[in-house]
Amino acid sequence: MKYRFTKAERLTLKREFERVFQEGKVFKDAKVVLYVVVNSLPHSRLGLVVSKKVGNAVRRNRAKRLLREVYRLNKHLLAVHVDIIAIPRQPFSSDLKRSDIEDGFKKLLIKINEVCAHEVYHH
RNA sequence: AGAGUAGACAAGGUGGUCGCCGGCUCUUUCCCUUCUUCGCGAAAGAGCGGGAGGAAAGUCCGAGCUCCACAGGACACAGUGCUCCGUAACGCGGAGUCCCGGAGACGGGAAGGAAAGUGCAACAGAAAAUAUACCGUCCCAUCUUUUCAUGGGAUAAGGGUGAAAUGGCGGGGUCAUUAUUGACUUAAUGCAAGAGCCCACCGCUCUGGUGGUGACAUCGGAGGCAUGGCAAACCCCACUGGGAGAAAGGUUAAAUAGGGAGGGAUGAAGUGGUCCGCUUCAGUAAUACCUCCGGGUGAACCGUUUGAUCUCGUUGGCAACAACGAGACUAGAUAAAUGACCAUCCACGACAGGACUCGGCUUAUUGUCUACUCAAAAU
RNA sequence: GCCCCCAUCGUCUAGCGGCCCAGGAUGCCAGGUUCUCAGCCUGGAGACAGGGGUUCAAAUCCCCUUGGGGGUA
Repeated sequence: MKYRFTKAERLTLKREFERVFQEGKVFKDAKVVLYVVVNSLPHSRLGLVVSKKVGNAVRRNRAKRLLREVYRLNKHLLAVHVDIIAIPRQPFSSDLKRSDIEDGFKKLLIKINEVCAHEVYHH
């Protein structure tokens, strides 16, 4: 089932987060910032960082759930296996719906394909 | 109807598709084992049933639990402060007392002590706690007389302020002048309308009775006002409080190479206000030992969800609550789970997300219902 | 999660419960000086985070919120 999102597909350890921040490339649009680095696993992984400036606990949970859902439904677009950290930008209203961020997220994934495929070829 | 007061309850529902977390059962694969089974563990799949709150919040109190003595003594420090109950405990709750606010339903109160001591009170005012000085007024003396000045004495009706001026309020009554009388009597008139004097009442102090477990209430008697205010100023009295907090603490794994500083016959740590005491470790003179700094590892599991638990009933109690009986198991994550999309109904969905667990308080906030109150204004 | 601290003009700060409708510096505005600017001189505006309570009187004392900041294996 390609729409699943299990524990193995998440970034958990502190050192994994640090590796992505130090070595990753930055992709961003108006709603979200992505740090991306190629990994050597048979799948991609997602980590989430939500600042307290986004809002209270309910708003932060809402942001994480939306980003997780968008990733789950669109990760099949990725042609390479990468580690991604997604950070919602500050004006992240709790009234946002999935469709408001999904289009931009898809475009970012396609851009990742272009850049990272080039990188893999060079290696 | 409107305005208001108190209390209770609920916290979107239903269906579909995709997904998340953990529990139980089953299947497959791997690991373990000489092999099979059993057992332990890991991954994947299927089925069944479960999955945030009334405040989960603020972290303001009180406890459980864990480690350090089963938390001990003294001082210090901090907190609480009407009464009686309730409770594991509380600064919480219930029922009352008194005071304050409101028209009322009702609401609020850190509500002990100022006759142990210290301190404070700006401005104004003669004076702010000491009771008289000061100013004013009157009399006398000194100066040739008056004014002025100085000294002495008297003052029974003066001193505008201020948050507060020696308890409050009312009545009597005096004081001056004139007349009268044996007289300190009597009368009239006057205004600054009279006190620190007398009387009555209230308050206060002391005291006795009655009611109440008690705070207190109430009915008397005596005194003749002594004891002004502020203790959310220091303080006194009574009571309470040892410290640290789940990043507590425990087990396993990994890493234990070398560097710097200090220490003494008793030392160091626990102990984080100080001292004593207690416990643990090391221990008789040095390439050792102990402590600190710095460096390394910082992963997994337990703690972690059955508890002062919840629901119903009976009994006791005004109530908070307690006792007994029956039944139920009701989140357990660890970068952190409840979501997304579609349809539909309605009141069109506010505040808001567990992180060891409870009992409260406070704050944010939507709607419904019940009971009660109503002065003024409006219909 | 837990434990602490702070809040005064735009900014940095003073401030014994009463001399405080809060002082100073810097910045801002206006005027003067200068041919002009800078500098200098004079004047002005501008704040006790919010809400309750204690007190005759609160920036100050007490309580509750709000908003910042820091520490913690």
